[in-house]
Amino acid sequence: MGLPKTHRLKKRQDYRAVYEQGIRRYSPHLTLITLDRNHNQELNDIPEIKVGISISKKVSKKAVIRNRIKRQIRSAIMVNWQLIAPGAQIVIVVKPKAIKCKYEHFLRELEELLK
RNA sequence: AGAGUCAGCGAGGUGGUUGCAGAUUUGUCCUAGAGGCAGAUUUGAGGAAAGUCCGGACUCCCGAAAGACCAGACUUGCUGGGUAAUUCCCAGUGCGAGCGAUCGCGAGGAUAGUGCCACAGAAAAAUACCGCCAAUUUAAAAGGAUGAGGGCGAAAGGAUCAGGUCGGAGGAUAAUUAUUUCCUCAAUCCUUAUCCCUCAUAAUUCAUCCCUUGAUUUGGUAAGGGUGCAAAGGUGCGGUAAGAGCGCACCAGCAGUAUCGAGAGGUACUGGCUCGGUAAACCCCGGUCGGGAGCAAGGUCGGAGGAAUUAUGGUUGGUCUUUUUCCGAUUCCGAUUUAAGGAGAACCGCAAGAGGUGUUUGGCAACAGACAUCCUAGAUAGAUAACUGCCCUCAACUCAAACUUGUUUUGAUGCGAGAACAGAAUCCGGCUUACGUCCUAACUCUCUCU
Repeated sequence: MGLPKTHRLKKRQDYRAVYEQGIRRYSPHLTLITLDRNHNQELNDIPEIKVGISISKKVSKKAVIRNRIKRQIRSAIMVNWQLIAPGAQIVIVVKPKAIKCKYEHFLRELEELLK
């Protein structure tokens, strides 16, 4: 299950904003950073949920493995989509230990983090 | 049949559902856009996409006006060919490895010159330390050589071997001595062409032949001397006082001539005999060369800020001159224009190319030409995945059988597995490295049969 482009965090500024102002929550293999934006009720302007995944070369030097972990996390997010607050901007940082994790691990940890 | 060598192809196939990205297209929405939403069709990783080690295309900047010479830089360096180009490829040469198919090689010059060669060794590019030989002087008398026999408590070589205590021999130290402390040596067997068998020893000899031996000085010699990467061609025979390419044969090397070849080189003959290594030391010869940065190149659009204009833009904008108004000046906001350009990684560059496939011509080949045909990823926090039907395969797993009881062979089936290395980032050509398995073609060696 993939994540459409409109729900992806793309720009460098957005990442910086989330890193500087977001709330951090930790699990053994992941770090979740959330930023709730104040949306204007009068204009009825609810921004999209945006999710970004950060995985460094420290996790693995091989691009195949990094891409696979990204896909698994994206899929896990789509499963837990209802738990995310509307308009939130989320960055998920993958820790180096996560190289041994399977899909079920990510699913469980994300469920815990998003509660 | 077995064991190998080498080249090439592929990286399970074909459908379905869901999802992601691109392209085309339809509908719809509005804020009318590089727009959102929904649908349809279609496309979507590799042989190495990797390492970024080379070579180019392409783009911009600097320089120059394209030629010659000098200087400089680089090192691509056996020959010939191929290519856009190369450190690549093909065909050969030489050397090395292999019975062979075949494989490997940074492969110009050390006889252009300069330098360096640690340690060891007598000596590191011509030196005479030892040795050998001749002669001179002097001293000594009985030795030397060969053969037979003997010795293995000495010496050399080899093999094997655990430690402690007492005692022994030699040495050192302190000390008047007694004695103290420390170190070394002595194990067994075998072999010997060396050594030893007159010196009183382990061995307690014999035969034949010769005339010498020590020292000093002078000269000859490059055969021998444990070293070293390397000792001034190698082996053998002759020769000599002793020696020496001094002479001869074969081999290695060098030079010349002839001949074959396009060339690297090959072959034959002749000659004087003959000169280590290092060029990834400087260097010589040959070859190549505008320099630099790299798609985050570069271009387009261009926000903010800047400049200029605005008699009639401002329901009376603010401030100043003026009692107030008008008028004027200045400033702010807005509008218009504009040079430059840095935000926005927006758009282009960016997917038709030194392209692929097939046939054919030339060429041993790399490759080149002609004709036909095909269009085949384009993301940018970066798309390829998940599940599943059928077919195919069976390395591992499971099950069964066989005897040669094994990491064996054969077979079967599947609620099993389909894997290894690994993910495009401007694009090509190479190289290198990683990689489970399968298939095809050619060739070599060994064995068996005809």
